[in-house]
Amino acid sequence: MSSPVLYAEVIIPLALPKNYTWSVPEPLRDQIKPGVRVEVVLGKNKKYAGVVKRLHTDKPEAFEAKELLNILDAEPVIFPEQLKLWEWIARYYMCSEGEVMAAALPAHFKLSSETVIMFNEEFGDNFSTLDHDEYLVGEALLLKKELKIGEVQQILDSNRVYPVIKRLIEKKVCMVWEALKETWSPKKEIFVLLNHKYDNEEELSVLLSDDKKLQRAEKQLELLLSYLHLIKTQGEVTKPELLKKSGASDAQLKGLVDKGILWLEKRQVDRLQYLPRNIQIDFELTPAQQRAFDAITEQLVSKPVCLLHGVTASGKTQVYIKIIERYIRQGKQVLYLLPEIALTSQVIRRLQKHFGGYIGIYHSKFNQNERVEIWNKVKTGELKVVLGARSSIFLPFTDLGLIVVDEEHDTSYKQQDPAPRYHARDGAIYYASLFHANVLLGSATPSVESYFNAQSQKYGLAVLGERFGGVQLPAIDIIDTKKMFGADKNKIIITPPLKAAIDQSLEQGKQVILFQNRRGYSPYQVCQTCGWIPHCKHCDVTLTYHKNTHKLHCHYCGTVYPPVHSCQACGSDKFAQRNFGTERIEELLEEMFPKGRVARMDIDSVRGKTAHDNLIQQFEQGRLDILVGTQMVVKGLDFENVNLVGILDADSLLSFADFRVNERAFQLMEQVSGRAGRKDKQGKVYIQVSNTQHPVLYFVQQHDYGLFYNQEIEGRKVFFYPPFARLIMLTLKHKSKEVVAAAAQMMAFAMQGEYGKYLVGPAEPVVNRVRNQYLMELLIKLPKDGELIQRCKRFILEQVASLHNDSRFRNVVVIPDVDAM
DNA sequence: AGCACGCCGACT
DNA sequence: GTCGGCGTGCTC
Repeated sequence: MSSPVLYAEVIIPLALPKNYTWSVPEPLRDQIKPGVRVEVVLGKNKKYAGVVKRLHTDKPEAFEAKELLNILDAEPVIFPEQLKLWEWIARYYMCSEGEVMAAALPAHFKLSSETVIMFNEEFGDNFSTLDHDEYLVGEALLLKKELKIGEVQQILDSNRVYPVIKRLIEKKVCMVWEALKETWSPKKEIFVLLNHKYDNEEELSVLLSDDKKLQRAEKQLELLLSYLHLIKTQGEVTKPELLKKSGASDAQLKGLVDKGILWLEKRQVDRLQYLPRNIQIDFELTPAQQRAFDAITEQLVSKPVCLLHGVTASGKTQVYIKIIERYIRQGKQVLYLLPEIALTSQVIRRLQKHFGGYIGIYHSKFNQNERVEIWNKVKTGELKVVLGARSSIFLPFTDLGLIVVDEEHDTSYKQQDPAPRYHARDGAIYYASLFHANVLLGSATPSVESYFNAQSQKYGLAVLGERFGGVQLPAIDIIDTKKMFGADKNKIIITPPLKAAIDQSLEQGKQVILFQNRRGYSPYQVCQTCGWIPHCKHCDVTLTYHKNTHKLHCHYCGTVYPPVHSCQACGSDKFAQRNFGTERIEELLEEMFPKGRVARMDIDSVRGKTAHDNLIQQFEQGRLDILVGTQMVVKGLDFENVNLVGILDADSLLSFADFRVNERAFQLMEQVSGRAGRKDKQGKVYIQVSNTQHPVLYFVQQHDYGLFYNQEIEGRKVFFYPPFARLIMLTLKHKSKEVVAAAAQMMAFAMQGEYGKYLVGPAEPVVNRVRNQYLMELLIKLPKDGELIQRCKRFILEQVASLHNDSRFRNVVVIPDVDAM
């Protein structure tokens, strides 16, 4: 009697609507467990490495399960908590577990399949029917039995090998095979060791003075002496290091190895340099910080999540460090989340100073090898603290005690473009709950949602209302740009009061930060005769002129166009430049302040891997006087010498048509202001704006978050927005405007009935065409009823499926975005 | 996401 | 006449 067939539900890193099932071959049964990777064939001969989610013996009815090929790991690479997190994200954010897997795993765990061609032995060695190229490949196959595509390219000295391979297959000389390749291998280094014989002082001195071995080999003796020196000073010596420091050649080293004096040994090493493992906390909290610390500690006893509301420059990081210390001393692991852009060497150095080798860094600028190493060290528990961006919630923690979400309000915690469109803060709260771990959210300008949760006692709340060193929050002056009307244009960009303040700061040797939420030179050029504005061919947006490239750029799809000299509508050659971006301001500043050293910080100026960090360092070291930038200058930077901040065009922040405008504008202005005046003196902020009566300006001027929140929460309640409602935004995409509009209508129609009252739209978004695809949006505002929300999500997925059953709408892409921001 | 199958234009 | 363009349907 044979035991029932075992089946494995496997997650494949693809956007499949559900997981697929393979049967487990008899011999592999006792080795397979949930969380290991397996090799499976999907389709004709495409292979994937998938992760086993579940094992069961229920024979699938609807299809014939294939056998899986292999088990790739002896032990699970994914823990049950991670599988639960993936499942939660997939369900909550309406995507597949495969999409979550693709985002969660470092690329090296996602094996790729590699095409190999194999010789068909039955063909024999009669190659008379083959042409020249076929013959060359046939000969190589006869010898090696199998070839990779790359090898075939070498043999033929050509990239166009597929036709040849195709003919060889037709002639039955070979067949194609897909093999999986593991792309990660631990880095190995060659270490140089001294023969143990010479550990003995006596033997060694004989060797050095009168052994025949080294007579007439002066260079080798020199090399040996430098080796002995190095080993004494640093304990271990690698081959490249030795050769570099001694200036010796490979041959000289080989000489010593051949004589049995030195040995070479290949060893696996860690790619990252680790600091000594110790915790060093050498500061005391201020009384205000200590009160916040105590409040957090107390709150976290009864509540899993606590919000720390600490004004800018109040020293929140110090509080985090003390809290983190507590958890590590209990042997727990801690995850410290930061927005990607704020993860600068400034922050990293600070944390490393206190936690040394216990800390690991995880973010997108790290290469895949480094990520695998961090992954493995988190898994073994060797790393106690991980400082990471959004995706580090996917790391395999074993004993997680705390997650800190710094700058909790930051919208970059929500992944935008490819699915999973998850919010790392909310994912972190769920992940932590699986470990009964705590979450500490921190911000100077908390998101309305989190503050609401704190107010309604769902989260604990701790307040740090005092700036470090008792420095006052900056004084804010609002400059009415309407009054500058008629003055020359440059005076509207930098108004006279702001110019005077900059001059004064420069004279005092202080630094200045200017914020402008637009990059490029001038957002658009307008024909002065007819009002025509150049647009992108693929998107419904105006083009931005960039002076350094001397081109027009589309900020949506990245297409670059030559500048226009004549109007395509009326032929006029007179263009006016409207508005201004960071690039233009940088130029203007250089003119206005010839003595000031100016730099610009936006995605155009800091494209490279280290450019952003370098710029921050230069500014930090006082080698720059004025920094002008977009959002980037806002995020978590501490510059002690800045005493003036200018917000050049606050209207652009206050005029978005979106329920979060006020929240974003308040956060941005308050955060930018926070860059002014640290250390010992109060700073100054100038806000240039024409809509001077906007209430948000008043809240910022008073630095009163509470006032802002009270007004904002009323509006949210009245208009039924988060935190009172849950939003699901459906975006439909198609290359035809008519088709996408009809599809949106059909979706909206289907939503009538139970969900009709929650539906807004369908509507064209402000930018209704991107990359040649027309867009339509449906917004669903659901009450906070878990069951209703689940039901509605399922309903939406069903409706998308039935939309795709209609041949007209087969190519309409529907993107659900849950908790859209 | 691939990739194979299938139906209409420019070429050895 | 063929090679090849990319539309669309399926993968346990």
